[in-house]
Amino acid sequence: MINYTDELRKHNLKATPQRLAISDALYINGHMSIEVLYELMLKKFNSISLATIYKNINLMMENSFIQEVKIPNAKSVYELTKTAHSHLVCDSCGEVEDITIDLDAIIDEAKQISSFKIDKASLVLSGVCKNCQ
Amino acid sequence: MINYTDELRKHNLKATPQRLAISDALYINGHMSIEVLYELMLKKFNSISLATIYKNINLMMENSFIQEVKIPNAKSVYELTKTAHSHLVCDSCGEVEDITIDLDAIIDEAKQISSFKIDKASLVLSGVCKNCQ
DNA sequence: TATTTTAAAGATAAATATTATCCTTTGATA
DNA sequence: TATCAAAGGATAATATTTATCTTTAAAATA
Ligand SMILES: [Mn+2]
Ligand SMILES: [Mn+2]
Ligand SMILES: [Zn+2]
Ligand SMILES: [Zn+2]
Repeated sequence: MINYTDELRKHNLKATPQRLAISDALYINGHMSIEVLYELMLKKFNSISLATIYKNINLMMENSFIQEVKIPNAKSVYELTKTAHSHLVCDSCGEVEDITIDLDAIIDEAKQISSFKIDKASLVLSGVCKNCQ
Repeated sequence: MINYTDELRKHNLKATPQRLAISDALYINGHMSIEVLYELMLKKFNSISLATIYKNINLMMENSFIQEVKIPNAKSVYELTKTAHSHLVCDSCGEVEDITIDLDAIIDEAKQISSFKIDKASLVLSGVCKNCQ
């Protein structure tokens, strides 16, 4: 169990017990939706407000402490910010897994065939996970 | 202006004036959000219900007549289903543009380094469009 | 073409999801 | 320890999406 006090402060976020618990939950579970996170936090803080979850998720995103991952045909999930990576999603069970693939070639190609100045690539691969096959 | 009557029927959708107008709007504008589509449809049908927009978007998605495109930090947009392609999004003006890039190599790599059975890839590239540079 | 059937439209209520507000509590700093 | 800005909790307000019910109309068919 990592102590996220310093990490939160680096992102200009006060290290409250609620935020430490959210950080910890994301560290342990990897990717979580708002509702799942809320349910989990309720077990730790029996009177935590859903508004606290939303306010923190929004603030943490603004400060780049966490990131949103938008998934086809499913609710968004959130994760602690880490080095750029892509995602694998299981259409059967909804499991979201990290995968690191070098997208530089793709980005270069896109730069050549378009007139955009490109600086970010978001890739989500869908399929069936090991467990559901 | 294309007549989408047959195309709608192929997807088991009755060709109502509202649906023809939605199809036409998507054909002309490429990618549209729910609210923008609703505003536009109101000009054509001054009493169209927002529920009609939602019901049609949902039904058209179920029948694969249209597709949803989830965009980082923005609302989803919808487009007529066409051959698989990726998207470019302008962080400045929100413009969404199609771009065709071969993702087979990426998908193959993902198959090798993961245990997923992968069948779909969704790529969104973010940056600044020509106009906003 | 007239009739019948069934799905879709419109109006609107209901349900969900998200944000704002207000007051109390607390983390950070000195 | 005292101060203060920020965060939490409770809850109201908005926003978004879906459900329900009645009317209308598209499509099938006689
Ligand atoms: Mn991830
Ligand atoms: Mn497109
Ligand atoms: Zn699975
Ligand atoms: Zn632009």
